[in-house]
Amino acid sequence: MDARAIRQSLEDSGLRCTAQRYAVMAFLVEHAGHPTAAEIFAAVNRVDPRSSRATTYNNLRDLVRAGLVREVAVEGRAARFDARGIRHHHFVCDRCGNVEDLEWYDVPRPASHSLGKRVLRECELIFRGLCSNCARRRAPRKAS
Amino acid sequence: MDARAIRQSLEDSGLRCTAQRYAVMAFLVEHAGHPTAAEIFAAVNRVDPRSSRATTYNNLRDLVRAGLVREVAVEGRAARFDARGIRHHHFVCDRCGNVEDLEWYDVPRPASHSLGKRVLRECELIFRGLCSNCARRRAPRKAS
DNA sequence: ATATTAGATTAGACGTATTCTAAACTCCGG
DNA sequence: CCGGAGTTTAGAATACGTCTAATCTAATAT
Repeated sequence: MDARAIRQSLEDSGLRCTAQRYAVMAFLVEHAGHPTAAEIFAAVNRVDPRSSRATTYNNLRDLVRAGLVREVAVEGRAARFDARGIRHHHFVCDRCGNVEDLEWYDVPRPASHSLGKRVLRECELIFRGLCSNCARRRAPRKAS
Repeated sequence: MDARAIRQSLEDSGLRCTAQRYAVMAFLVEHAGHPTAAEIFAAVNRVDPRSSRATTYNNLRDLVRAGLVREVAVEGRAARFDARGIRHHHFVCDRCGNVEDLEWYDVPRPASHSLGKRVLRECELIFRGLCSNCARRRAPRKAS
């Protein structure tokens, strides 16, 4: 996804392509490691020190609402974000909290009698366990 | 799950059966509506005003570690808890944040080449959309 | 029964992640 | 150029959860 495509996807979602919003989206497209809001803010702010924390949060919220970005809540830790590129599932490490991508495969939907009158938007499959780093030995509290 | 069974499951997990811990576990067994820690504390404290907030959090952490209770992280909201009774999946409402149970069915595991050296502990299937309450009309911010 | 002690509890301070506020700015159409 | 919707900003405020250090208690050993 190049600069033009990012700009286009923002406009398609009815969002103005401001410098700050573009920076957040571009960072997510380039960094698939599921950064936290704080990490995104730090990176964006390093390049353009005018940008603020609140704006980073605002833009992440807007991008998630627009469906361009996915938010992953992790128990007891800051949320992680990633640009919705290739479809994939998520693996969350019990120990260090890092989120990693796993190959995508189809998920069976629930039976409609089970769903009732609920309106289903998406099925999310999350795997939990130890990432390869933490599995090796009880190593880092926060992997690189 | 009756009083005796609760006491037993705590002891089996190497946890002392204190009044406060028992109360937390018993509340979760009786209230399958995925309460937040704050709701659990309020309920437990109403019955026995000696119990404290810190203890409720401590006990929830212990119960989750022991595998007796499941914690569900919800983006931007307080975590929800439920006693692991009958296996089930979870439906999270985009709008009010409530968590509901859906009938359980088998989830296909990822291919081992995709998993790599990670150690898989569990597969969690989460559905997202609107609960029947919120689907009806853009009604409550927080359902009963 | 009683003593022992690891484990549990407490109130309230603290910390971190996130949202709110209100003023200022920017972009664009009229 | 004017107006207004959408954005940005710094910092205050809030929500949620954790920590501390003193005190207490359940389960075991005596």
